[in-house]
Amino acid sequence: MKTAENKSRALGLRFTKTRRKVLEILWQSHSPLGAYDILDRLQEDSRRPAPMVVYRALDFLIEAGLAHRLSSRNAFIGCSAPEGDHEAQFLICNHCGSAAEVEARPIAKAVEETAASAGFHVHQRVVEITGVCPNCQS
Amino acid sequence: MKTAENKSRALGLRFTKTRRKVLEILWQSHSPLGAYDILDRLQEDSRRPAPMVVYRALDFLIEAGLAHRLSSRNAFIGCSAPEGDHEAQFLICNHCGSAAEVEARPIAKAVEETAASAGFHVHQRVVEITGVCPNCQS
DNA sequence: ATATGTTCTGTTATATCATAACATTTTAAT
DNA sequence: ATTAAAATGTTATGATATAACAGAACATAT
Repeated sequence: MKTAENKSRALGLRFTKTRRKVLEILWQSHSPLGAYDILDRLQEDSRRPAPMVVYRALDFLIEAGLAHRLSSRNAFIGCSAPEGDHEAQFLICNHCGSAAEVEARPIAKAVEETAASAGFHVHQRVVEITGVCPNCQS
Repeated sequence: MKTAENKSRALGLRFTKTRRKVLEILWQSHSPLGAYDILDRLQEDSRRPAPMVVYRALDFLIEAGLAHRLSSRNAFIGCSAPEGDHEAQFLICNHCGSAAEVEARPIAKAVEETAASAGFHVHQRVVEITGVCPNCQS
């Protein structure tokens, strides 16, 4: 949370109540949450906000590097290593729904080199591997 | 198209009119298409089918390795190298919207190794790099 | 302390993407 | 011809996401 406040300030933005709450919800969840799941959990505190509220908070959190979007699931997850910059990949279990954030340098490196050799200027990287996690293989 | 027929037969499935037409539409497009874009183009031939029709055709084409889904865009693209199996990655231009399918062995290898060392059993790989393509950099 | 510009929130409405469920038809193989 | 599997047609609905605009909270400069 301290990190979150610092990162917000570094962007000249505010770490407001809704944003904090959404981040808490993400961090408390063991698996990625859809935007409407987050809405459901916000509801427990106050009256159910409009979807925009959540999407705006998520935009902010992603922008600040505090959360990630899992494109292949239309879901969101709190960043597990928010300090500093990093380029994350995800291992998403089809059985238990968990998503492990990894920072695999070899993948990042291969992506950079592939893009470079194609003359492609990279903005964002989406690397999502789905399958079965170790816990679910027995 | 010959490849498409062969792959269909290999799966014990049929390469029907709708499926063929959807694949033609994908192959004719220079950039990924949303499911409803495909519907619009089908409409030109006959009366606009229900969305299910397109989603079913897409499911089939993806299953057969004739098309790919771009998760980060909710869009679909014809496979540019449908012969044989392959593990594709995509370079998606934010400026012109084009999506280049590449087969980068180093990325594939790094992904396999990362998953293996995490004890993760891989089903699917989503690697989508967004940015600016060479043509759009001038 | 107040004026000002920016950030953030609240709210309504709507756009966009995707699937459930079930009846019917086509096809291939006997 | 019979049959089982594959494929289609159709209606309805679910799930995800954004547009647009009014107003409130906040920072900071005078």
